[in-house]
Amino acid sequence: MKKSITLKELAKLLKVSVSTVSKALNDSHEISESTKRKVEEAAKLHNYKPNRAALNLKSGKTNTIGVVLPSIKNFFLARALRGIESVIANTDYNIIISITNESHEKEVKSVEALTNGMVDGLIISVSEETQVLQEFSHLNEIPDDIHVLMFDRVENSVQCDKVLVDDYDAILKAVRDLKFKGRNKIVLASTINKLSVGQLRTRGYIDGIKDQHEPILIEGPEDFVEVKMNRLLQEQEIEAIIALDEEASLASFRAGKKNGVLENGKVFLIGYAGKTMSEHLTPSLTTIDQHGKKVGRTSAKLLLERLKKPQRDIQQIVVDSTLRERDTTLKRS
Amino acid sequence: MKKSITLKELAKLLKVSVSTVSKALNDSHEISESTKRKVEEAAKLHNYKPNRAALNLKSGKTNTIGVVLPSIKNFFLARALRGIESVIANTDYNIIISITNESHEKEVKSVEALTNGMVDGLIISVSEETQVLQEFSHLNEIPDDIHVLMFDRVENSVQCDKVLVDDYDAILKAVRDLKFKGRNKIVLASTINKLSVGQLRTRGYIDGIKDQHEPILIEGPEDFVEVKMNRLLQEQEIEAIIALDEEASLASFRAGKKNGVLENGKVFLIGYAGKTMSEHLTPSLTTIDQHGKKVGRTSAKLLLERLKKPQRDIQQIVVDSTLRERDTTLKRS
DNA sequence: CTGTTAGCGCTTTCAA
DNA sequence: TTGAAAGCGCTAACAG
Repeated sequence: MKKSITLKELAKLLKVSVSTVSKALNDSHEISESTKRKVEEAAKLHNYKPNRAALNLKSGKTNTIGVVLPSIKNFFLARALRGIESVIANTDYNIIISITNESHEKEVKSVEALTNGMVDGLIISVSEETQVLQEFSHLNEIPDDIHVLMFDRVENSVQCDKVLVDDYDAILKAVRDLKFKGRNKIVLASTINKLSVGQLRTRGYIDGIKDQHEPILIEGPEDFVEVKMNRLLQEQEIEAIIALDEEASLASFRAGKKNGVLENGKVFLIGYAGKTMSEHLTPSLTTIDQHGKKVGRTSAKLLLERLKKPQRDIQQIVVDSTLRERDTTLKRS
Repeated sequence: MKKSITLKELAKLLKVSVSTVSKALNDSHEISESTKRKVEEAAKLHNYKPNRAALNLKSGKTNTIGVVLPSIKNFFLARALRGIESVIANTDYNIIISITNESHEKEVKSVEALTNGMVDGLIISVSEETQVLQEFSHLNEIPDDIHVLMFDRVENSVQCDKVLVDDYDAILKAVRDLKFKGRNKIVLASTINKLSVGQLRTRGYIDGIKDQHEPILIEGPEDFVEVKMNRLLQEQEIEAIIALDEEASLASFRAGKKNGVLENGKVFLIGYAGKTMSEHLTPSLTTIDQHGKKVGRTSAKLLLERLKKPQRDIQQIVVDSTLRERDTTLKRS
């Protein structure tokens, strides 16, 4: 690995002034072709790379967008990240990612680190802990000139652009779909009952089911959901399960298989999970596809637009999810 | 969101000099307690946050470690990332992540962006394209004072610390294990034949199998592996499959199920896949666990040590993988 | 066409 | 105990 070299050193080597070198490298019209060539050669030879910190300090811009995510195990967030990247890749912005692992403290640290001159804009989906604590001051303290966009797990009290998923409607539609298929006794499983999105989905279920029966909710950690679901399937004549996240989906799936009610279509199951996982389960899992990539792309585009036009009105975009029918909602003989 | 404020402005407000404010905020002994208090109050009130770019420029350090990964869909890399984070989280370093999506161009861009004054150190696993092109100049051009650590997909010609997985040995052991179980005719499936790690694993297979029969290799994209494997299972009496990556594992799994040879144990299958996926397949998949998290932790620790002692000799650490026996290597009636 | 200079926000001698 | 000034690497008026 070579040694890094500064403009000043380069200038000394070439026996010209720093500004000449700077201008030459920036292809300024006020520099002769011959010096430009000389400077460029020397720069290449010595592997000159402008110092980012200096550039940032000078310009007040960083040309970097920060992305703060609670997790990348979550397939939806992973896809959203790809969507964001695919858009940013076509710009001259860099992207830096920070994962909070659902920790509020890590989120605060990340946001502070990023917004103190590391990024021009921030795309964030908050951590579970942040939503539980309802503690958003770290977002409200972000300086004006750094633009923030929240997606998926958003918070109304924070004034910024937002990209959401139609959580309430998606589950409402799922319930209706099940009812249409003659499944009236439906149980809900969730490990994300502390998340805004989980609560919206649950509300969709409650509203959708209210004409049939009292809501049957199994909410808690994955193990808990599995145990409870197992018991429920033994004790009651459940006709369908809606699971609100991958963990609840898999827990429900295991419980269903254990009771042999999934293979024969006695109990239908609609869950949330990635494509690969859903298709490799036996029977394959019907899911609600939230179009993570589209959510990511939309978020990135929206932030980019705001970066261009800081004065624009705050926007909010909802991305619709769609039902992907697979074997767990298929009537068998 | 508030307005950001600089040291200078704060000084003006307090009618003291910039240096006094700076010292007070850094808790210097040469400032009186009373001014310290006043300054700190004002700083809090106006939500003062030191400008990172200025700090970096001044100190020549960034307190940030860059992590460049080819993908996060890959469960091993995702786990490695968590390992890295878990170590860095306990230091005062920040971490910024860049995903290259297996593209050489993106990798070059990322590395350049990061190493031009954004980070003090870099942890990288190179992209597939980079390994195919054998193009590593972007790594060799990184300035001396930025320390690099390669993990998993490493390149000998780059002088830096390295953390590897025992790819060759792991497969060699897997072959032996299968032979011990009486499975002699073994086929190898891989979608990563262009990666160094894939080639090492393949060599382990070839060396392990050489006393039994000519190697039977199915190498190519996921679809191709599935089709070929399907045909092979119909035409020959295969006793076991070793799949070198998640895609090949799933393709082999599908082909095996289609031929009904996995459920009855007629064909054994050892693959690479995450825990959740492996356990939810039916039958569940025996895998080689590469201990991604440990790889990540080891990498981060090693880099941190080098950051402390830049002069230390270059190190190379190998993390052993272990076989996780599940149903696809279980003898049935 | 080239050079001098000031300044981005901050820390840190050195002087007062 | 406080302040003035230099300088980190770079750009961009402004002079020459």
